[in-house]
Amino acid sequence: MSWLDDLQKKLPEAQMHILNDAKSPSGVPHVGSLRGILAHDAPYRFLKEKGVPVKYIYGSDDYDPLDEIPGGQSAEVYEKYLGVPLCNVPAPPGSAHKDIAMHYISDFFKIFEEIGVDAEKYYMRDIYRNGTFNEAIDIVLKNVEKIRKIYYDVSHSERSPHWYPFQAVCDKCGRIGTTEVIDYDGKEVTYICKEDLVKWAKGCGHTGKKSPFDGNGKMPFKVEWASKWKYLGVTIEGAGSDHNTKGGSRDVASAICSQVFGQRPPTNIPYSFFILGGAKMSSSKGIGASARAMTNFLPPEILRFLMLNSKPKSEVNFEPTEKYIVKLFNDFDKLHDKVLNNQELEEYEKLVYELSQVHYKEKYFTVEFSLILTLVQLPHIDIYKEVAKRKGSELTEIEKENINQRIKAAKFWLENFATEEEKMYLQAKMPKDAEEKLDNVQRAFLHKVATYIENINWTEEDLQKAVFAAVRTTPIQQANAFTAFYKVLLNKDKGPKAGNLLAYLDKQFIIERFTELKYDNLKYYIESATELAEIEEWLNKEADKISTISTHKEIIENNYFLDINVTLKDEKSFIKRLHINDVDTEKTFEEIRKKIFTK
RNA sequence: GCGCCCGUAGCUCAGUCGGUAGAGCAGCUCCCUUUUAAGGAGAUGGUCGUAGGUUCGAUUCCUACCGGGCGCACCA
Repeated sequence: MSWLDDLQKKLPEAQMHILNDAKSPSGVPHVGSLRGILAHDAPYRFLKEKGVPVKYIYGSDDYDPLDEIPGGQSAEVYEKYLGVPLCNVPAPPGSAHKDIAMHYISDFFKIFEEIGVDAEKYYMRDIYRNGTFNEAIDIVLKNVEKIRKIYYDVSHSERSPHWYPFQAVCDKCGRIGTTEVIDYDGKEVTYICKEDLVKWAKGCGHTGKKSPFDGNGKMPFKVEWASKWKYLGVTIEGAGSDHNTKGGSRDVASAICSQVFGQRPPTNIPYSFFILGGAKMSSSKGIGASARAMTNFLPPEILRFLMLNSKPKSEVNFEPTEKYIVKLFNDFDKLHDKVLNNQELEEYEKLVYELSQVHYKEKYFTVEFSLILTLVQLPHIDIYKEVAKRKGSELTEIEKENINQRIKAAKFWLENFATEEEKMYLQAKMPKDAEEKLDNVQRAFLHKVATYIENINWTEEDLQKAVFAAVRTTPIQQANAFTAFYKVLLNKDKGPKAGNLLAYLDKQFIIERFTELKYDNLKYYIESATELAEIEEWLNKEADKISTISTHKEIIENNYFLDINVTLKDEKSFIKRLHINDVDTEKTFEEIRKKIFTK
């Protein structure tokens, strides 16, 4: 059982269900609008899948007045348009569109295509102008007392005694936000374009009389909302928590819908906001929180997954941290991999996965986002080749496209959200952390790598081999060796494949960096020595594979060490080290040698 | 003031119509090694915010309270 099943149960009988959502195109749409789009798209797809006749319509509320200077636009240019219907406000210079409403909404509608939302678009300017709302306007004007009472009863908001639920477009100045209707004779309204009706716009003072129909004006938001439900036949419409509060606009519209139009209000889908790093993303705060920025960042199926993986009523608390983003991709990939491997999905997993899909119908291989994030930061790396290697075969076009999207996401994240610490930087100087934390064995290991790579071909493969050879011939734990390796180069404990990393760096630089940290030779020998028993155990285990064994005696400041050099049949060499404290050292050496060679 | 959401393992969270709790990451123990932003195996870890109530049985339903987040109360 999902929230969608619950929703379906609540639906009234209808020949065709119509889902509606709308946006006022008064600025760059903020990312939160995507939640609304998908909160409607989910039931749309769900019902369609179940064979229920259903349509999803999405409106541009472009007959709303401009009520603030759009973010990023010049106040000088737009101040005089405050109060004017958005569809009559000119677009910013350079725009491909005539009016500002189209300017903003057209890119927003493009996003619909990108994230696979199949909604039928409509524009309020058309709805008003073509007379769809004429009947509603007449009813509303005649029921002014009833509506006034609803406003008061539901939201405790008192309208002036002259108030009518309608705003005419002023014949003189073209504003709609500043006019107050004072009379309706059944055919025409009398209005005054007031200077002080609202704080954000100034009317021209004109008094006029005109028909309220065919685009001559609009109903206020809450009344208009109810009219949409009635005259566009809306049966399902959600709303964000800003409208959904008790006594809020949704309640007012519902009351008008049922009491004035005699129609059951649509089934609600209450949804919460999409929050960025703990703060509501607002359109006025600019591009950073825009829907466009988010779609430029996340691949469409990830974005859908992000919005649909939780119930609509719970907030999505998006954080652009590495941990959060990587987990987001991984959570999606987990479902994706289950499908790829023909594993059974839980019912809700299946639902979420299907709702997240955009257009891929066939199976495709994908790689962890964290790997892409690493590879993107290494120049000269053929990411497609690396992915193909992991897949084990050539990449399909879909897979290449998928990787492209992930590369784009990784780059976007690195540019916009990554902290300096999260970025992988080649350290210009020896990191302090390396100086403080690396022990003598680790330092000695780095020196050894330096000698090993001095005279080899500077290729990924040879470098990789050389690093591992150095690991084996230093009595060191492999994990410690690699920690040292990444620490001096990147100031991190882990990193990309050693050979890859070295291959694109300068040899001289590497050698200097690896030999920069000095170490105490005696301490190195002492710290890297192991117990005889341990060595014996190891030799026993590898006995079948051993090709040759030799030993080397080392005396440092009266400390005796025995290096046991073992070469396996596959030509890998290992060095194990023994620290000998016995009184009769020479004798002990001989005994141990005998012991070892007899194996 | 009113409304909604959340409070579950160290961290981030699942737990979708009641049957004494799960995942990922981190930590721990081992294994693997020219696959180190890797893989594999295992153990550990929670009086499910608090207090009541309904029930044979509550993380789940109800009530109150505490703590956190968001929204509304003018306009959309």
